[in-house]
Amino acid sequence: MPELPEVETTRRGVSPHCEGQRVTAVEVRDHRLRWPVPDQLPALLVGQVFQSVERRAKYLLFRTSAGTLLVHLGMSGSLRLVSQEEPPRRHDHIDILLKNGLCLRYHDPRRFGCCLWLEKGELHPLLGKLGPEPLSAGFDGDYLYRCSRGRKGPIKNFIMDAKVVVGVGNIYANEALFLAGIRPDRASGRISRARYDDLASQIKQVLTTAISNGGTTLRDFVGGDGKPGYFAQKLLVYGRKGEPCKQCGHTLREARLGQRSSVYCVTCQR
DNA sequence: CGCTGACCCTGACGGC
DNA sequence: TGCCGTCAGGGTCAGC
Repeated sequence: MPELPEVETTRRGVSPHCEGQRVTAVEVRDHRLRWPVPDQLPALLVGQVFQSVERRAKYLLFRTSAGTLLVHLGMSGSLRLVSQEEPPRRHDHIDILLKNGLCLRYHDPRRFGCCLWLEKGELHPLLGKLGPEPLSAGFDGDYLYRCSRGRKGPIKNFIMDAKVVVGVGNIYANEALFLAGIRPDRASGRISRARYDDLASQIKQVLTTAISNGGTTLRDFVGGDGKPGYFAQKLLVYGRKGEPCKQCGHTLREARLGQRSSVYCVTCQR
């Protein structure tokens, strides 16, 4: 489910209801996530006040004066606010009850996500080796160009590598490469500076658009179904294998790169 | 260090 | 209707 736009949408949705709120209770129904949910989590969290909800890459960071709750939604996770009376459904693994009567509920069928605690001042190894945020000023064509010199792997794997840049998932990697006219299997080390300028701005563009579309669901986030609005967005290549390219009409092809499906147009992407 | 492939887990979907 | 293989938007890790 979540690419960077949905994680950001989630952050914007839950943050106004969490900030300034004291945690009154924590219930962990299933601790078997990507890494086990710490047994001490309830004891550590109860009584703390969420000062802010931040995002780094696809991690959500709930700051308190004692430390930080670090949440990742994995592939199938979601976080939403429900009434404390609402009974949990299957795969609702964690409840964090707040003073305002709401419950922050973590749901994750595949359990690829995680929910961890960081002591104040502790830098988690997961956050240590991350590349720049794609929407930051430090991320641009020049950066990608310099990073890629000497590398032989496909450009698509390169831009999905969190050590290079965070938050570019499979959907938007496909879309950005189409918009920049670059074949996903081209060696990243052999792409020109000018094309990287275009690619960097297309990545920013596609993520920005998706975030603003995801924002349409914010209104009914509380008690809503949490379904991302950007699903409705017209994707140009992702999920369109065998269909005509919207730019030239050529049939879109699929290739597998790094275990993930890549859809592209042989005419528009070189 | 860079790159590849296996793996973590459940659910949805298409073919037979 | 039901069974089975395949695939899914995340990321880590071992091995070469």
